[in-house]
Amino acid sequence: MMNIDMVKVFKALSSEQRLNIFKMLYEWHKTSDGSDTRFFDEGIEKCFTKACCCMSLSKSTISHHFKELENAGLIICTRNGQNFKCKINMEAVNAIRDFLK
Amino acid sequence: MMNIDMVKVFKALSSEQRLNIFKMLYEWHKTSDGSDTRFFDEGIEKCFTKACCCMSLSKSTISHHFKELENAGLIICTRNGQNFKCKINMEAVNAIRDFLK
DNA sequence: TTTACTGTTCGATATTCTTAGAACCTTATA
DNA sequence: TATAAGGTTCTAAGAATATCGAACAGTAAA
Repeated sequence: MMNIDMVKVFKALSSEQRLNIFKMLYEWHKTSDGSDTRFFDEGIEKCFTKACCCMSLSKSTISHHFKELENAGLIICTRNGQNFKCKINMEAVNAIRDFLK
Repeated sequence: MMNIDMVKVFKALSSEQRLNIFKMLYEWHKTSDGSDTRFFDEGIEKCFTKACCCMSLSKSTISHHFKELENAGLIICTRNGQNFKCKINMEAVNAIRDFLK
């Protein structure tokens, strides 16, 4: 259980590009029914590559944006060699929901 | 019914100071039971003055922050002479809730 | 009418953010 | 081993933000 800083969370979502990345991940997260092969305990596979494909930004910029989302606690990324996986951290999502209770 | 831009909304909440202002207003909003004399249809009275009192920022800066929150659609302000009132716009709050459905 | 109170607007400065490209590292493939 | 693929880190430039103080405008009070 990590401690969620709301300023960081909102800041992470306050850029159009990062919001797009988050939305993409969140949609995948929501449509997951547990049987989807894109999903694993550790997260969605190849999301960095996918983000690079559908956004016209350099990979260094996209890497930076993933880190910002990660740093805010909105996503959790795991890196294993060429294996970049990432998943939504529901703790942060719930922190926003609670904030607006 | 206004159209809510999520990037603007998150950007408005992404500054510590603005988030404090919003939290203050939102708490008042939540604790309102309809009989509280601080509340009116048009909003909470004297919130600019109150914000000035409890935040160590210049009034020009605070004015700017209110405008940002207003521009994002998070709050609705009415100005009548010396009467500055302001209230939470639940449309924007619900837009965030829907975003995280 | 003179003075105080409430806010807004303008101009300036310092800081933060977004972004790209180059160099780099690690792992996979030919 | 040489090359490609997937990401990261560093550096630098331009854009956007946050902030203040001063000047201002409208309203209320003395």
